[in-house]
Amino acid sequence: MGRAPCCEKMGLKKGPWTPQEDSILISYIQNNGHSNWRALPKLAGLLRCGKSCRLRWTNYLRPDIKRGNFTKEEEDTIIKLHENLGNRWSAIAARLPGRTDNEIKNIWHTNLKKKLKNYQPCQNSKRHSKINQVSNKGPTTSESSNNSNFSTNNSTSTKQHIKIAPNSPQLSSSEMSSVTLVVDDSQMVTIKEEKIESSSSEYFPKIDESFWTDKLSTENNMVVGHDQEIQVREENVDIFTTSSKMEEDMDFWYNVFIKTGDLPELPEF
DNA sequence: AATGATCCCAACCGCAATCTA
DNA sequence: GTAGATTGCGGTTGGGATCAT
Repeated sequence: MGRAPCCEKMGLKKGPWTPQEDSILISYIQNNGHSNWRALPKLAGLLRCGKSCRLRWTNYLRPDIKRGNFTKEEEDTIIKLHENLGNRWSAIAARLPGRTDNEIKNIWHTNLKKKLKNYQPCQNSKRHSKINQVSNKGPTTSESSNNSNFSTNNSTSTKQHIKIAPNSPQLSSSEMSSVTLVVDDSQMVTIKEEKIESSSSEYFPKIDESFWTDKLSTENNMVVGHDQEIQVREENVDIFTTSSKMEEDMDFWYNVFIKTGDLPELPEF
């Protein structure tokens, strides 16, 4: 996969765009669209590389861009989304109509990061370490060993256990905690957080993609999201991860539980 | 008023994913 | 199936604006 040669080509202009260049780009795209960014500057008569044109258009000239300061609501949204998605600016921008990833990235680094230093609205801020498979070995900590409802026991309870393994902010970075969301018949949710010993890799062994292709064909799985599956067993529901999208959704659910106590509705397929 | 520090944001860089021939 | 072209994305930078001394 070779990299496209870009602005180093002789004669191509770099740096801030002039109003003239902007108007040339706008009128060209309005008349011809932007099916090929690389060819565009030549066709439009701009001494810019295609990449520069694309950036200028998507970050500044696009007609649907909302200009002006971010509202409090937008800032709160960014903070919440960043909590769930991390530095995935384009994903955050997709949820904020009229705002670009670049703009959000800038506002984050200049304003919001500082705000968050003074105020930590959610205790589980950076839990983006691996969310790993729930092992049927069960808990290894002294406390969690009391969690008799967990995993593959033979209880006839109808409680559902959704177990994930985020890093707890209360614990040092070298430690890991697991969170079990216990959902009973009446949709009542209980959250249990447990410290996991350093041998957590055993407790949450990693799985590869083949796990799912194997499992899906042989076991009773309920698809609940783009890349995620909840494996339904008789008494409980274990969540496994197969992709970063899964982590996002797990974070989302976790945060809804933490903040509202409500059981979020799972997406339908 | 001068100057250095800091803030802010548009633009660039480079990697990786995706597309296409 | 593969290599090259294109696009998308996140990190970083440059320089003007503003603030503090």
